[in-house]
Amino acid sequence: MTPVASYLYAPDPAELGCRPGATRCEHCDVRRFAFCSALDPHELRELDAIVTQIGVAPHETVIFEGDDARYIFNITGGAALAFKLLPDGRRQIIGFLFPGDFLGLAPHGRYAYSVETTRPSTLCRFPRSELTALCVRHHKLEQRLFGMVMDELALAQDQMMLLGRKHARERVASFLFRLSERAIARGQVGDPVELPMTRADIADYLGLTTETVSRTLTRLQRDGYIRIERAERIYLERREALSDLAEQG
Amino acid sequence: MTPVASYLYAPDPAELGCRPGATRCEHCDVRRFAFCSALDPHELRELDAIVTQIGVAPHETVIFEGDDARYIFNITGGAALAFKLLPDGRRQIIGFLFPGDFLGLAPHGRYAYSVETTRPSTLCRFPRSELTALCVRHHKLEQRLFGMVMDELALAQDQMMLLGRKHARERVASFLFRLSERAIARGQVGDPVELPMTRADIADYLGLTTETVSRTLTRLQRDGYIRIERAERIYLERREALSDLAEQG
DNA sequence: CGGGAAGTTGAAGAGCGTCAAAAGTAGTGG
DNA sequence: CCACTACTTTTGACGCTCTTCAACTTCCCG
Repeated sequence: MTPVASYLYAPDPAELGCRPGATRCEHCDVRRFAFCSALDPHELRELDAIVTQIGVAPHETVIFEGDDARYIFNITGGAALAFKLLPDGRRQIIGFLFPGDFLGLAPHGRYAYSVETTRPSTLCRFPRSELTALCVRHHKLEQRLFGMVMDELALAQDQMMLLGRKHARERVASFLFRLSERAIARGQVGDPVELPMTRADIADYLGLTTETVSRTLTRLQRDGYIRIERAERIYLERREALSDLAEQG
Repeated sequence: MTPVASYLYAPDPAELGCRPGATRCEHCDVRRFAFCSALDPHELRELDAIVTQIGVAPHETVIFEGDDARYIFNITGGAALAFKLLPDGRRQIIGFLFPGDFLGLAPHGRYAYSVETTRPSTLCRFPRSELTALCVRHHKLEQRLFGMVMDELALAQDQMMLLGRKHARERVASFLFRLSERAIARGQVGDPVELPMTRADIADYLGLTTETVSRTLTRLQRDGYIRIERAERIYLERREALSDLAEQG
């Protein structure tokens, strides 16, 4: 299994919120959020030399669980999700990916999960072997990647707490709050939270069903925590209260 | 919060299954399973220079979530568990720790979880700053740690699937099977699986209650998958069938 | 042998899932 | 511009898995 046709898709730069001419790492909008920020401007040329920029249409699969992990990717625009499947089709979403996030780092040379876009997206693709070589030459780069993997591990552990011990209300509240925090960290607005994924995606991330996610959101709105403008745009009316709800009852 | 008295506990070497005189890394029983194996025998002396060996009584807390992460530990004997708490006391166990596993690697300088022993244990304690310095001198060591963190991340993602999408039977089957596989990887027997933790611990790991864990084990025994000799010793009568159950229905 | 913790089993109940249908939204083409 | 279609979201009724509460049993360790 290999993604093919999608790579030929040329996204409209405007819809990605990306500057068209930014093919050089030096001028990249999301560099400061990605591992690339570990390198000096002149070291960036070595990244430039091994990167391929790719446009991917929505709902296309970028990497397949179990495949040989030849590439590592950086998301520069759009949104994606990482997931694993059980043989009978049950799906668990491991995480949502936004500009600045990387994907494809795999133990033992095989992708541990699949990744598909939820929006038109742009990605930087690095051959794994060449990025590894770059890590050896530039220790800062490896340290940065190490740090990002540790952060991801900490997030995964928070998610275990959510999945194992939180109620539906707490899960949805946590989800909205974290999404807002991440948007702020990327320099975007945190109050109307944008949800670039379906209710089914949220459900498969939170260990619930679409119906429960929808009902819980409705209830949170009725109780004054949030206001749902459209399905994919939600205002956090009582940010602090929502955060409390997320961490307790 | 700092662990104190427990550090003074001197475990009987026999009960730990550890050779008494093995204070030198060179002669360590579990080195091949731990990150220490990344170093050559003569480089090991640098580890020797910064390590402190510690004995910990059962049910003592080794590190506290939120504390300043001054140390990194290696378990050399016994067993422990890592957990996080919600304000109201709900507990999620992040993982069980066995000889060869390390703990205390923390993003942003603070422990992301607490760790307590479930059996009399021995640990190697390394000052974080000195281990970091050693990583810079010996790149292999950092690579090994990086690899172990990536493995841990992959395990965490498997656990998300378990917590978010598997039924009680599948969770318990997965748990027993993985525990058996880990024992084999450590060079121990995989068939009578030893469970050095309580039913409550298992429940808090699998996102269930003690009652459900107990009932599910009883049912697995009734259906011929396992045989419970004592609460903490279980035979996997139909290993393959149990593995299938773990990954599907 | 005795007391306390851990484990097992039973009965009843709650939270979330399942099934079903209606309402909303987006994309397409006349 | 609007109708048509397909998908997503929302809402309702009902059922099931797992939890809760409680009693009993087993296992240790002094």
